[in-house]
Amino acid sequence: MQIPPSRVTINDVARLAGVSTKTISRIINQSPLVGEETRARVEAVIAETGFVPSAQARALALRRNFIVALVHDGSDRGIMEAVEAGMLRGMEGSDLSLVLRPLQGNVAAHLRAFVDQHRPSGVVLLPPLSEMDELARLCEDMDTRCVRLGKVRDGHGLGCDDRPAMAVLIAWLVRLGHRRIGLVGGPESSLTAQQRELGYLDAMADHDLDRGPSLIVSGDNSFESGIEAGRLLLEVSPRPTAIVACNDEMAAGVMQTAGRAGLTVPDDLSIVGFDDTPLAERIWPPLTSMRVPWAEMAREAVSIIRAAAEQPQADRAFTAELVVRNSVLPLGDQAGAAVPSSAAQSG
Amino acid sequence: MQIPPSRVTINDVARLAGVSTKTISRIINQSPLVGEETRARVEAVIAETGFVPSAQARALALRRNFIVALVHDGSDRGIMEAVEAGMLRGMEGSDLSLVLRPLQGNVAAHLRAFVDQHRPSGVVLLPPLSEMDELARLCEDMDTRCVRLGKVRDGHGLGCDDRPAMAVLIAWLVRLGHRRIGLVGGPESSLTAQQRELGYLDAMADHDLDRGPSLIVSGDNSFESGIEAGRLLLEVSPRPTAIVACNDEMAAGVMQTAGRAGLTVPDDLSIVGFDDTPLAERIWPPLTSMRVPWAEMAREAVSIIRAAAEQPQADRAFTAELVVRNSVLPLGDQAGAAVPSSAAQSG
DNA sequence: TTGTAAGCGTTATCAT
DNA sequence: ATGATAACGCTTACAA
Repeated sequence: MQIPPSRVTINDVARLAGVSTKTISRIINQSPLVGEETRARVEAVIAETGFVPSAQARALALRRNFIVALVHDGSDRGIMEAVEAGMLRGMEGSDLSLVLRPLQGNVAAHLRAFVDQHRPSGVVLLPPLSEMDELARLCEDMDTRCVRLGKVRDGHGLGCDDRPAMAVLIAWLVRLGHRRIGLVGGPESSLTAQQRELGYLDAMADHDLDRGPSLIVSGDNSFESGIEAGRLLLEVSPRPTAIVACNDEMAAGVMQTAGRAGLTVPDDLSIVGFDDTPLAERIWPPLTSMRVPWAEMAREAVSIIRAAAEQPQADRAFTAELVVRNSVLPLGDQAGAAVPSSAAQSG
Repeated sequence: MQIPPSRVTINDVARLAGVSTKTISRIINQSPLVGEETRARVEAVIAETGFVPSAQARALALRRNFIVALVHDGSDRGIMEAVEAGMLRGMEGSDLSLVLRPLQGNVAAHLRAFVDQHRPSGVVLLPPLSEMDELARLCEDMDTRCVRLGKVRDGHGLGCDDRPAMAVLIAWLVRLGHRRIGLVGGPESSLTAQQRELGYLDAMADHDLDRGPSLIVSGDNSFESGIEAGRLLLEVSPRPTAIVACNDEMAAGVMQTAGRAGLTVPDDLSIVGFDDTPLAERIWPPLTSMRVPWAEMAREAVSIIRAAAEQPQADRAFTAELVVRNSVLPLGDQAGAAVPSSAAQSG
């Protein structure tokens, strides 16, 4: 275990600039209580020496690390890319770093150990972990800021309008002439998935359509479960003309099943996803999907963590938005519905 | 900027166990120089108190943080998932954490600042950054272990047999009866991409086939560039019967273009990808692709970083492997080629 | 506006 | 096998 050589420290800079270390510290921390001249002189020295404050030393003194942890259980790979990107964007201009923390097994114990050891500046919880009040409480106890992504019971957390969004999506399909619409739900334990399923039920009821249990199959957000769900749904008689999945991965799975069964999408079967992950536009035909602004939500999560102010984490509402691509065929029952399946938006 | 309360420290444990702090330190660090009894007593106290050593304090004392940084430029999202997973697996059982570090602009300066500030235990460079000798040298200068993923000039780094692998892939297509084979190359500056292109040229030359410049289009590893490359390649006359892309994203782009042009894959056009990322099996038809063991390579990278031994980073060779799915049609020119396009392996 | 001194929680050195 | 003590590089009282 070699000990590497040390580099320019705050003391070197102080000596070279002829001031005290505290003054350097003030400058590092952007304190306004420093004279113009002094500041200029010090900054010159910093530039010359290439001094970079040690994150470890600061962390020790401040009792918190300059990291934000993205905590998830790996069950929904699709949204990770957007969340990572959003968090990274939110950390620009700060000295924060993004730590990836997948958790399995005894989730609470692992999270506690992690926070205990690393004292992150903040923790961002992804569904379904974000739905576990225990984890949020745990962070609070260790006074570590914690932001939960996705719908959460008591209004904490950054979520979007999953339920009405799904209802809007279904209503849109109905306007296009679809009557038999199948649903591939997420894990039954997931609140987000429940909301989306409720939205489906709302809209189907509104339009007085069959929403019997045979039209609803639950998956676990994985591609594989989408394949299986698709298989079940295609056996239903009469066959659904459209299948909506609670995330894009599962929608892709359904598409896979349709393909294997010799069905053409959207001619023989319309398929819609949810979240609008990168996968949606990469598959063929491009998948129509309900866009959930995961990146924006993640960005906001980091902002909350950065904000020193102890504002009680406003329940800011994000809005999902339909992205029409080529996986839905208008059946033309009601000509009013103008959006043609060819209204793809990719270049 | 509140200072959180402190928790159980090494001193508390020392006092409670009636030994010195150094002894606790020895136990934390698995030093063998501790008596049986003492160790037992101390471990009991640790368990009771729930003591967790502070990562910050250790980092300060050891002058290196318990983090490994995954450094990339975001240009090849496809392989990130596998690399992240592999690194995470490699870190299991250690107290290392994974930090995501996308770099843009003045890459060298940013990397230097990052390493200076965080003193990571190691850095893993992804292509094309891994091809920049400057970055590796930079890490060395700051004695930070650095592992480069992908083919690298002087034999450093963990790469796989891109060139022969691509040659094998092309030979396989030829055996299936394909004669006009287009290539979507990666960025021209990328060594990995160059290797793959050379493999293509090798095989085409071997079989005495047309490998004129019109059959080779360079992309930048993005889906969009695949779309564009596909457009160019489909205009070539006579049209290629097969198109090989240097990664799956671009292959998906080609598929997109084929779809828009009304071509059916694989009936009208065979398409093959490279890397075998999750995308490959999620699109329709499932994409035949050359599997590059990114996860295994990433896992090995972390092992190297963990290994205290200063072994000169063996140039361990990884092997790519053809994964046959449904995106290639045998033309039957030479009946000997037995692998039918229906030899998909997904369940 | 600036400086002094005492930590923060761990590890290495050198004793014993 | 174990312990006292001085780092490690920075921050916050509290002065001046």
